[in-house]
Amino acid sequence: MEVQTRHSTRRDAVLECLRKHHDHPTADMLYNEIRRDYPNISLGTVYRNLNFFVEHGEAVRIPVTDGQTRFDGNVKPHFHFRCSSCGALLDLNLEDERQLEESLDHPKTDFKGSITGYDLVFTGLCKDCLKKKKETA
Amino acid sequence: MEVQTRHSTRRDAVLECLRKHHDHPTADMLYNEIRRDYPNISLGTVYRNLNFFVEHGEAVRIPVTDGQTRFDGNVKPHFHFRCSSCGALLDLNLEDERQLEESLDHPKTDFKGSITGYDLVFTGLCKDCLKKKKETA
DNA sequence: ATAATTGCAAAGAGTTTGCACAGCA
DNA sequence: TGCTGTGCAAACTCTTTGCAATTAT
Repeated sequence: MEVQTRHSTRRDAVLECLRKHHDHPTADMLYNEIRRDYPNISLGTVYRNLNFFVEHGEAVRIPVTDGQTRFDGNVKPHFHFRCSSCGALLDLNLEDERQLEESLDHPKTDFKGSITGYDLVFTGLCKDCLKKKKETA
Repeated sequence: MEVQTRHSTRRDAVLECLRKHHDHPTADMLYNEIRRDYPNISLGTVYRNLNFFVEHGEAVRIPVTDGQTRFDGNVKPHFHFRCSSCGALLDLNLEDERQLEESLDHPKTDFKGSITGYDLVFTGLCKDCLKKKKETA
């Protein structure tokens, strides 16, 4: 009862575009960019394919409390930072990644369910917004 | 230029109801409960007051990738768990909280902006959903 | 009296979906 | 030919907002 998936230029374009960008684009950002190559692609198709990729483990949703859902084509574990001023969503390299990953992957707890993952986004001001803030202070 | 805030029974009701619950309710959950005491309160008022509390540091939004925004009246740092099956959002007690908090509060990085906080939600199956899964396996 | 707060309903933003058609296997 | 994927637009969900009425100070 497997559902067959079939080759499609639109789906390829969405995944390629998602992987090309490291700014964790929204569906709308991808739509506007892909439209340059496929002028009649629809926003619905972009959403459908993004959801397809998330279901098939080829992309992840990054949770944010406001605005549109951000997608990431890099499914390897890594950390994110979100600027609370401009909304930019960036990859964040930590020096003690191994240790933090260990703590997050295997949290010590008496919780009776099963913990299989986590969503983590650091917040603050990005370089540019921090600079602007200092200038106006 | 300070904006005065004025006492209001509706606002009190929203905050009281939010604090009473430890299940990180949505605006709608609160609305339906508060309506029992104030039948003509509107959903807009609930949203307005929740936003007011978030702005004034009396509540926080918990980021989730799907469904409605969850609110928490407990603004002291603590950890959350979300069941990917039933959507329940629970407080999570960890045994090594101090150490993890330290790593998260002061991440070692060469990032040029300023990191001031983080959003973290552990995911997996809650006790009940884990049980159900085992039974049907 | 003055301005903050509310109820109501409409508007807005983001995302999903039904349907007929296109296109891969 | 089958059935998957798409474009389009409408529907849907969640949240915000304009406005006139209400209410606290």
